[in-house]
Amino acid sequence: MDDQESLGKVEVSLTPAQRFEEFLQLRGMRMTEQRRQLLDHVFRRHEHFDVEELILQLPRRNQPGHVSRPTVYRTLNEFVDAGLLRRFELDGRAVYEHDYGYPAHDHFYCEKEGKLIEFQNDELVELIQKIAAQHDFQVHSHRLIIYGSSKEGRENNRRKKRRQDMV
Amino acid sequence: MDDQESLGKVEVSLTPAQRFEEFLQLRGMRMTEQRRQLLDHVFRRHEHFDVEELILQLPRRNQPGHVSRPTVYRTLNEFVDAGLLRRFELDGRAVYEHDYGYPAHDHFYCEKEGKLIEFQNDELVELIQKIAAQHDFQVHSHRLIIYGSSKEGRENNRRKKRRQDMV
DNA sequence: TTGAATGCAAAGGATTTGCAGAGGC
DNA sequence: GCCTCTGCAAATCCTTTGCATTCAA
Repeated sequence: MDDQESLGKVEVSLTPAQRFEEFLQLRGMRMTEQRRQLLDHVFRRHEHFDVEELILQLPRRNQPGHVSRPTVYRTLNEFVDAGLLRRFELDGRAVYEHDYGYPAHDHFYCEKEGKLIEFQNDELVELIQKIAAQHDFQVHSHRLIIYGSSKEGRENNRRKKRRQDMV
Repeated sequence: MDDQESLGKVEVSLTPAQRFEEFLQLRGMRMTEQRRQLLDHVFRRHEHFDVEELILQLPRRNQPGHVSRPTVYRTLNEFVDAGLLRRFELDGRAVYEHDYGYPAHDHFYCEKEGKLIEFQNDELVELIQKIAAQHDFQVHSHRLIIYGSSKEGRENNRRKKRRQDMV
């Protein structure tokens, strides 16, 4: 699978659903109602999410379109194997984001808002390659999270503090 | 606490044990045999470790110097709060490394060997600051892991492959 | 028809917690 | 002596798994 690091180039000819279909065929796996349902929900928006969030968005038990928790976990793993999603850990739980057809990026994590913010920087990718080369290390991928506070986080915080001061 | 990102400068006047002692005092907490024992084991060597590894190094149950699992977890959290350790997640479990008195660094993760390798690069820290500034983001810390394969990993792999080919 | 996928319940692994007794200061 | 800390067992959280049934091809 083509997961060598590159500079934000994105080549897409197939939709995620089509690409997953290929993946299934190749492995003798089947396209089911549940997998279709999850493809729909997961690739409708470009936001990262955790399993809990995803399950809350899906129809409840005994509702049409419901997918059981184990199947959600199983299918997300398949999406990762198929190169559709990337997975990382934040505060001990898995977070997923689009990989296929979505430009490579990194994240700020605003500790005041508990929020992930994406950014893209080619210089960074180049520097990482350079550092790796210096150490004879062959890069496959990387994960960078910059912790701190965004402008919004700092402003909300100030507002909250003022409010507290008034009490 | 002084956890603003800086360029590998390290100012240390106290040993980790002394600094932890201060931390305890400030909070009306006590220096116990178990905390002493863990300080000893954790700061004896500069290697990252996970809880399982640490516990294996400690005396077994009913041996002098033994520390129970919950206390290990509790104490590691305290070390993190005290700024002595930094914690991150790898494959769903917590990994700890020295923070206090130890130069800031990042990691390669060799996927062939399952091994973390440290590196230090000031250019990277500067670039992160620059990117953050561009986004009005105030940096508190960061975590970068570069996944791939080290020279050793690639060589061991080749050796293994050859061996397999012979079968 | 046939093997793969699902849902359920239950297991698993890592970490935390309630509580009674032990132990710093 | 007081209040924190410890160890035990049990709970929690997230995720995976075994198995009988359902279902895609």
